Amino acid sequence: MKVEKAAKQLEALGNPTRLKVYRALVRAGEDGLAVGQLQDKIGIAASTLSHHLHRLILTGLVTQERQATTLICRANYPAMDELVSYLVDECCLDACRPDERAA
Amino acid sequence: MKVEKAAKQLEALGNPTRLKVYRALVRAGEDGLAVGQLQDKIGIAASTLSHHLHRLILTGLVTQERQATTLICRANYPAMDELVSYLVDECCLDACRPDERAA
DNA sequence: GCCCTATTTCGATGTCTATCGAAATAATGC
DNA sequence: GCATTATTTCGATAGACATCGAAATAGGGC
Repeated sequence: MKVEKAAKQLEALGNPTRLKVYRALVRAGEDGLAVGQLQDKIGIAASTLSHHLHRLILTGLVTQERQATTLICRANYPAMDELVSYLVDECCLDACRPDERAA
Repeated sequence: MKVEKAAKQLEALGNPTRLKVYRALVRAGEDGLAVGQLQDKIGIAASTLSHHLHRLILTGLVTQERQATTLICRANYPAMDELVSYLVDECCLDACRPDERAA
C-alpha cells in the first residue's frame, strides 16, 4: 500500500462522524445498514451523511448495494485489514512485533 | 479509547506529509530524528514541518526531547498500539479475529 | 403514468487546514 | 553578552471540509 492511499483512508476514518458510521457498519456485520438506519443511529442530516458515505466509499472502506429503494451499506473488511496491516508493518513494527524487527 | 480520540489520531495520520513524518520516526527507532533531519528527509519548509509535528504531538503519537539546541522527535509506540487495538477491537473484530467475535 | 419512499446533488456558509517566508525565540559556545 | 544554529511563532493566502435545507433523482407499487 502506498503512503498516499493509507493517508486517504486514515483521513476518511479521522472524522468522528465517519468513524461512528464505520463502526456502526462493522457492528452491523454482513447484513449492513441502510442509509436511513445509519441516519437514525447517528442523527445528522441526510445530505451530510450522504457526503460522508461518499468519502468512505471513495477510499474503499465501505461498499453499497441497492435493495429496491434502499441502499445497504457494508464495511469492507479487507480494506481495513490492509490498512491495519500497513500501519503495523510499515509504521509500528518495532512496537508491536519486536521479534520481527526489520533491518 | 473514545471515538473522538481515535478520530483525532487517525486524522493526524491521515495526511501524507504527517504519515511520512511518522513513518520516518518509526524507522528511526529509539534514536529518533532531529527536526532538521526530518526536514531534510521530507523536504518541506521548516515552519510547515513544525506545524505538522505539533499536531502529531498533540495527539500523543509523537514525543519530543531537547538535546542541546536540537529537538529529537520519536514515535510514541504505545499510542499507535492503542490506536491499532481500537481499530481492531472496535471496528474490525469480525474481519481480523473471527474466533473472538463479540455478541 | 403517478405517487411514495429513500437517497443524492446543489448551493451556500462558516470553519479548518496546509503551506510559505519572515521574524522571533531557545540553547549553547565562546 | 554576542554570534550561531535549531526550531517555533506570526501573518497571510488559497484551498478543502462539514454542515444544513431545498430541490432533484431513483426505484418500485398501484
